[in-house]
Amino acid sequence: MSNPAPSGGDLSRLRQLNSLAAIRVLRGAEPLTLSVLAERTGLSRPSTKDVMDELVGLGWVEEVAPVAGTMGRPARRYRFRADGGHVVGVDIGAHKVLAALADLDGNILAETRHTVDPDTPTDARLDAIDKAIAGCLSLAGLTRRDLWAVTAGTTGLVDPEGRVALSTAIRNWSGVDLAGRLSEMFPCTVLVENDSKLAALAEWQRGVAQGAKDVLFLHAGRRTGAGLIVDGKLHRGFAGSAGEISLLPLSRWADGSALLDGSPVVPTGIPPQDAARYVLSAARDGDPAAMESVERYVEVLALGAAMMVLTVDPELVILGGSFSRAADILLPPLRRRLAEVCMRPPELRVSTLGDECVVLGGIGYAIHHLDGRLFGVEGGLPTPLPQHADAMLTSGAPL
Amino acid sequence: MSNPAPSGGDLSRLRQLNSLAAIRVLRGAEPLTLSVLAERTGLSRPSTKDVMDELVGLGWVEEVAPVAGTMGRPARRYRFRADGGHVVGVDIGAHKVLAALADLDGNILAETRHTVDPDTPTDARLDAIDKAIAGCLSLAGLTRRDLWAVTAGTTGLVDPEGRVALSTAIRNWSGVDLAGRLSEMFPCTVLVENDSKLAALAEWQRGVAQGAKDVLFLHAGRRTGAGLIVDGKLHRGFAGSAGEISLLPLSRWADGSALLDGSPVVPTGIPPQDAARYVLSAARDGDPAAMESVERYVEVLALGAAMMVLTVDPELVILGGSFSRAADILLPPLRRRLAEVCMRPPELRVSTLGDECVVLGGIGYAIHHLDGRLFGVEGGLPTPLPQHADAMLTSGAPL
DNA sequence: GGCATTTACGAAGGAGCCCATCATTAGTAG
DNA sequence: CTACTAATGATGGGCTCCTTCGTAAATGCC
Repeated sequence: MSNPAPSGGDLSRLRQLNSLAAIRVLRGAEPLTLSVLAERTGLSRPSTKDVMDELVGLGWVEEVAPVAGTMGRPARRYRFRADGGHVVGVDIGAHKVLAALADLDGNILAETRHTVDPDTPTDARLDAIDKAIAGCLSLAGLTRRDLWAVTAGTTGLVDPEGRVALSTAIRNWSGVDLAGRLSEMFPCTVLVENDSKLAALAEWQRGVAQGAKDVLFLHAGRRTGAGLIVDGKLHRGFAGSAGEISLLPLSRWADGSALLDGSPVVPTGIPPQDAARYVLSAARDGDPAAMESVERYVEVLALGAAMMVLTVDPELVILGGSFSRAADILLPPLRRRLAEVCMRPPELRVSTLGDECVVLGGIGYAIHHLDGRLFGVEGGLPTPLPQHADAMLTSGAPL
Repeated sequence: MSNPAPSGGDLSRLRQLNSLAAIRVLRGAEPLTLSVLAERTGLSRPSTKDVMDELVGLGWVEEVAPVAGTMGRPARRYRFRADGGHVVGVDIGAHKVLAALADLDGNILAETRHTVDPDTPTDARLDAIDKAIAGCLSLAGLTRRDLWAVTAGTTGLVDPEGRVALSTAIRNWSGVDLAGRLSEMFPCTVLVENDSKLAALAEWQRGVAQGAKDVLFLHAGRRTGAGLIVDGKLHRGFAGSAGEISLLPLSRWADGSALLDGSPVVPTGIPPQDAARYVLSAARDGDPAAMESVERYVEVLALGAAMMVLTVDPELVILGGSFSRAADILLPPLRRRLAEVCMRPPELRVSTLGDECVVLGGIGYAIHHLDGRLFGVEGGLPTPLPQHADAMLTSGAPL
């Protein structure tokens, strides 16, 4: 069925495999001793030492001072050099541009936010992106030559080439070759993805969906969207439009949030971005008309969710987006409606990552992409490792 | 994101990898010479020879007579011993039980069909399954000890433990522990899966969906169902109910076919199993009322398909099931309706495997499952190979 | 039939990677 | 200062792979 294709090969391939296994053990963990490392990789101690020597030489790993106070001879300790490279995640929304810079372990080092509005012209928006990332870099004392990858998450449909195929939330955004424009700005790998998909990824990598095989992420906010993790992988779909239920008029997802912020309960004078919050709050306080609006909104949300849940049968559904702060009143009816149509309804959880979700997902996506080149078994033998390592050691600028 | 986990290890692991690579090259192909084998596996000739010696010793591969008439010294030729083991696929429908026996390459060696009806009691139905498989075995001159795996495909929802969670088409079928009952009958691996899922798998493995990454298979027949291939793998879902759109009343899939065989066009006296065919045929001849019925049916089919297509965004949709014989009149309106809601509509193709679809999928599923144990990188080092090989060599009966 | 050509086989030598073992070293505890 | 502990570093051996070379078994031409 799938093609695992370890494909065998050379002796050096074995070493490569073992090096990668070591990196994988080391990454994201505190510094480890050779003994522990040997145990976790399954290698013998001498071999582990060989591997570490090599990785230290390549710059992937560094030795740290041994810890004192233990019995016996102090053990060497090694750590993954997460600071060997950096990635950026950008969330391009209708009203804001949020950028975050992280090291190769995904630790956030800097974050900046710029305000825009839906009518901001494309060039100005791209400029805001540039400024946001530049801000992160200067906060962290880095230059754009230190970047290994940039992931942009944006509202709207993103095609496989990284162009915005369709965006209703941002004016004139449809058709922008975002990957192309960003590539001109940054001399590194540029990835573009739909924001809900990145949010799903973030929840899966470091949020409430960790460890789940299949996950549906619902973005409930001024837009309604979804992202899917299938079999432990972000599912994009052939045209990158997986989860774009809103294209089906029957789903009423396209203007689903209007049921909230267009509710008759909203008094005049409330700014549109606060309307939904007002209704949700009123519903919580027992206002019957507000409850009615919420009910209708959840019905729409649940219908689309049900379509996707029945299609994919995930074990977990995550409610995210700005409305998820009102999960206490959204979750019960949503759960009820899903239970009506599912043989075994998926567990329902609320996103905890807040509005950093998308940038976190972008960072994770970028790192995963780099990993793919590292851990990739694709070519069989050719070692992707020296590419990075070379760049890291010689110029300091990768790729 | 995913966890490829080759996890490195021993030298023997490398040999194992290379052995598996060799098997993979050999399997399903005509006998190959060492030179070709060496080229395709990427190994040197001497190493390839070593690997082949080992595999011949284990019984996975055998040498065949060299081919004459070529220049130079005749080269040894090796072939995968597909006859080293056998698997069975069974299609358990409401009206029939169809079984097929195949070798490890998936070549069909025998096939038998038994007629049942929806009211056949469970024990009698299981007996029909037993007889169908026994028939295949005796046709091929084998015993059930020669079977390595049996896959049963059945209408209805199949839970992860191989029980029938829900079946509307077969009386008293819900709740039957099919995997358990079959395990009592056959001393080998028993797998149970929904029939539409297996059909999807078959189309992907050897039908019109080969090579596609994501595929939606539509079963259009007396029941309406679906199967999904996601990222080159059969997607089951957490409870095994992926694609069970019919649980959503709005989809109207549960009684979708009634729009055809319950059409007012059908004259009295036509047996129910021929009614749909009559309507489709009448529609082809231009009968306006029949065309109207077909139109309504396609509308329902398309709605469910659209839900799943928008969720998964597959590159390919396959129309299968008995109604697919009338693809000429079903496909155009289906295509039109999908095009209305998709940014980039998936390609639409008609199944070519006919009613053997499910057994073929079952056979493929069984072989894949065995492969998983063979090629599986799961444990890291422990070699699954000797298990089979031992059994093969000593008793002739595996597992 | 004999000889050149072609193609594959098999053996030998060498390199890389991993492992087990053991003496040695650098700490802590008393 | 000595005993104990735990990790280090070096040695030797085994396995798998590779390259190279002489040999073997066919065909095709004379």
